[in-house]
Amino acid sequence: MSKEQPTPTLQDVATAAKVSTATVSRCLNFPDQVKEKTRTKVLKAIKMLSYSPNFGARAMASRRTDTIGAIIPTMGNAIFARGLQAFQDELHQHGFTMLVASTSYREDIEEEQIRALVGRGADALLLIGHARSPEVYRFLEAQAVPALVTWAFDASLSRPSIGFDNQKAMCRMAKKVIDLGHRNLALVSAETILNDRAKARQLGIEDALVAANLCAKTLHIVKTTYGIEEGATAFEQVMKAAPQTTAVFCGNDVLAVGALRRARELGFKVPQDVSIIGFDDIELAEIAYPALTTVHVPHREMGRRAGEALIKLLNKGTQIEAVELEASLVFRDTLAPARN
Amino acid sequence: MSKEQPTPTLQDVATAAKVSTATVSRCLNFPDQVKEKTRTKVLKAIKMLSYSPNFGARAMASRRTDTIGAIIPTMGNAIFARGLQAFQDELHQHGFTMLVASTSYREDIEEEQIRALVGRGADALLLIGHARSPEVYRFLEAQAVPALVTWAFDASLSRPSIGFDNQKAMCRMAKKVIDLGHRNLALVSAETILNDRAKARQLGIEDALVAANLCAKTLHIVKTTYGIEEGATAFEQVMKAAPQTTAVFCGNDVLAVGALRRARELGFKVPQDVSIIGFDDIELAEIAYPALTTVHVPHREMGRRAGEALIKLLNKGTQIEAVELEASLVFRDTLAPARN
DNA sequence: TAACCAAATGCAAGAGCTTACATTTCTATT
DNA sequence: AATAGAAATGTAAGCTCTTGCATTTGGTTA
Repeated sequence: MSKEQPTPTLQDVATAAKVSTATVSRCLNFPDQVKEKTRTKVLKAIKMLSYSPNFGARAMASRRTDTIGAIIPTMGNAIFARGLQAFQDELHQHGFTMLVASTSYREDIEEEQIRALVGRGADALLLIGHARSPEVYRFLEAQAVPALVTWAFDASLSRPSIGFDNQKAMCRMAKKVIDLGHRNLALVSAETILNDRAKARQLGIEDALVAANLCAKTLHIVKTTYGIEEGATAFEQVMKAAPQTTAVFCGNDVLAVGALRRARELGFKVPQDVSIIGFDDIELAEIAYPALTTVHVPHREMGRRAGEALIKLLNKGTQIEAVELEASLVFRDTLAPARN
Repeated sequence: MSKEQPTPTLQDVATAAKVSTATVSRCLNFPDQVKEKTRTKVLKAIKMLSYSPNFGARAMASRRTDTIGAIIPTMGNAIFARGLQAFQDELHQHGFTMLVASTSYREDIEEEQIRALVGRGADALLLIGHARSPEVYRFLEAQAVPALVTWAFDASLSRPSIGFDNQKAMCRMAKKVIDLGHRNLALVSAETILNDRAKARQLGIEDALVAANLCAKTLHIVKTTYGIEEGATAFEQVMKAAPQTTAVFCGNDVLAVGALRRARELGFKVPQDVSIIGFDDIELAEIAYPALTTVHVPHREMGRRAGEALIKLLNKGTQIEAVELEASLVFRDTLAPARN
């Protein structure tokens, strides 16, 4: 900010309107505590000066910001977009502001962003998944900033979360796939170290395998980073290393769409030669050709509920209660009975 | 923020480390002005208390935030995602933080968000398109917050922008389409009142029509909001109202993908019966089937350059110079010569 | 050892706002 | 017309940092 022409302050407005700063402040925050005539006067001064309150000063003085931070792994694709939009809508409706930051799936950046948002006065935080160092949770506690985990649900944790059980959902899907006669399964997954959702999805498939009296170790796993191209490459690797594979699970729809494309390029008929299964049910899934069979995540519901819970907590101190939502299976055109 | 357990402040750290607040502050901001021994002591106290600086206070005292705000119409789809990611990367590399807000394409919300970000101390703003009330620009001026417009380029405006010429790009595409024998053109567009990009794209087609000695009025226009479903519905409307149409332009890829789907559902063969043309070249375009012919927007380049320019302005006062980037045409599978 | 200078640290004045409490101005009642 | 009590407004302290200037520390040089 250049200093040549200092930005107007509350004081300037007060002077211009010939009232005290307190009155101006009240005009802004509790309009009905101020007489109509005074208010008009003040509002005019505000407009005239193009005054805008300094958020930092306000936050400092009032000790609250009505701001909630959301930290997501990426904005680069649509995976979190819909849920976030719902979250934002809910907040906006109640006069809260959302601040978003993304981490590129990196732990160090996530920590940095958490600090940044807390420092910026976020009254609460929305986090994706449970997996992060205890130190982070300790920090949040020391700062007295409540955090809500979404996109995952784990009843065994004391920390409340609003989401769905990734493992259970994927397990259900895998059972269907096995029922269709598939025995040689593969999984294209994100790195599972810091991504508990990815990990849970993998475990889900293994559960289904075990439940069907098959060996969990038969699941051929290829790890990669997120991206359409990455999905394509991973698919190729899978089919090279394990040509007998008849069903390829993907950790998310983005990977799945990439796999789908490469399958076509390599001359595989989907789903006749090989089935491909996604996860998330984002727009891409429907648009892909053939349309992707995937696990539908209740993005909107999740975002909305998370917003609701956080607002209640902030406004009335109501403790957040964990909510498990249902992820449903969406059968479209990329899953068919195993060949031969 | 609950008050039971006050969050640690600079003062607390100073006391714990037995130094003055000034020293702690310098430890954080100018580490090499402080003796190593002292620094270690202070850092230990910081860690012990889980201290995190209060951003608002810092901003107030130092009069800069190293924060740049970006205001985009929507996060709900991928149109702005890639450009924004590039912008963010550039900022991050230089120690700046990006704050995002979305407006749902609504003028009132945009104004609100601009105020919110300015109030939050954004040192500068990234805006999409030129079209907004003069009052907003006046406000920005009064607050001494520089703003950079992207996603559009208009040499006739004094305000610098880094983007491409929507009109010219669309015109080039339309010329190609006309060259292929299409005479009955339609456009599915967003509302053009507050969306100068949409408006420019429409004008581009009309320019091409005129250049080919056709009447600009023959362009059949349907306006709708953004969304896949909306695109589908609009396509249906077009074909009902103007069945002789052989090429449907869409204001963006999201609409185009919707149109594409509905075309298939209605039994139109694309591109044999009708050609469909998008704009943006987001992931969707490539994934769609048939793959979408569209205008490629240099998202990444645009985001990166915008970041670069703003940082230079903030750090060295270098005035932003307008940059016109090239949008290129991407011919994939939804455009063919006109039928008959 | 005295004297000097740079480096390290401390002191204290703001930065722009909210809010508890004090004061003034109305309104209604007698 | 006097006055209680409510409503409106004002006063000033305090929120957490940064930073110009003052002071202290410690190493070098004569």
